[in-house]
Amino acid sequence: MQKGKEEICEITFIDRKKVSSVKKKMKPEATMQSLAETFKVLGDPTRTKIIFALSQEELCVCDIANLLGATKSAVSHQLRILRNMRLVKYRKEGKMVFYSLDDDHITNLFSECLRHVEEYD
Amino acid sequence: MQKGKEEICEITFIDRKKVSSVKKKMKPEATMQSLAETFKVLGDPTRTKIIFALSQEELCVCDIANLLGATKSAVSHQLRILRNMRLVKYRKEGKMVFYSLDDDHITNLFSECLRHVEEYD
DNA sequence: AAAATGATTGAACACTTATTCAACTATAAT
DNA sequence: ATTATAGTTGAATAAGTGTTCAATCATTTT
Repeated sequence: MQKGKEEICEITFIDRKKVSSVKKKMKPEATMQSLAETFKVLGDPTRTKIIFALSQEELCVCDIANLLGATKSAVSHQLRILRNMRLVKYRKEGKMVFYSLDDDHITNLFSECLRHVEEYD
Repeated sequence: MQKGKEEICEITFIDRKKVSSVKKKMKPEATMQSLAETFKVLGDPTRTKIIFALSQEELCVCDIANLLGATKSAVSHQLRILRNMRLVKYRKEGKMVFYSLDDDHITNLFSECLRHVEEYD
């Protein structure tokens, strides 16, 4: 077992040049976390559907719940997450609350991924 | 409480025109699931970093583990998930296994999201 | 053949998370 | 004011997930 290692793991063979080259290109930890978090928020079927629906029309919670076949509560919980991530915004009109997308980037991201998914099988 | 409802939830007020209009535009359930699943796979920091690293260079498991400061085991587990989703491919060379990206779409998706993340705060 | 090593795997564990249920708020209608 | 309803919220529960640890496989080296 050769000497000279770092980090947590018991690594014994590394292409140091390659690794340090890639290491330089790596984004900061915080950026990576944000990146992962953004994908994660989009990575739940209920939220995926909500965002797709809102990309078509401004909708109230009831409409969304009806559209997805989910309870208002479940939808509301998910909307809160999307709100916290600033992916959706809302507008109150009497008793009702209308939601719409707050971020054009997401629409692009979405259609890009949709293209990917629809292409393969 | 007015009559005429469908689905699971106790919905009493819906803009039926809007809802059915959006319903028509909705993608099939399977498509939505794939979409969500794809985002989900990208939505873990370890996998995010692996994919970013592989977008720069072909790397073996040890190199990736060293780069991320994770154990080989943890990396291997995540690589299996990425393999199953056909996001990475591998090449054996002796004892070592070299991984690389298997999908150009993901790179686009990735840089699109990165642009989004780096733009806001 | 035996030892060493890169990599994979399964089980266990701690942690996260999505939905449900019930209670609650706020607005509108009677 | 009372009732009804759109929506939110917190707690509880069940399901899912990432890492670690130990064992194992596969290939190379001695």
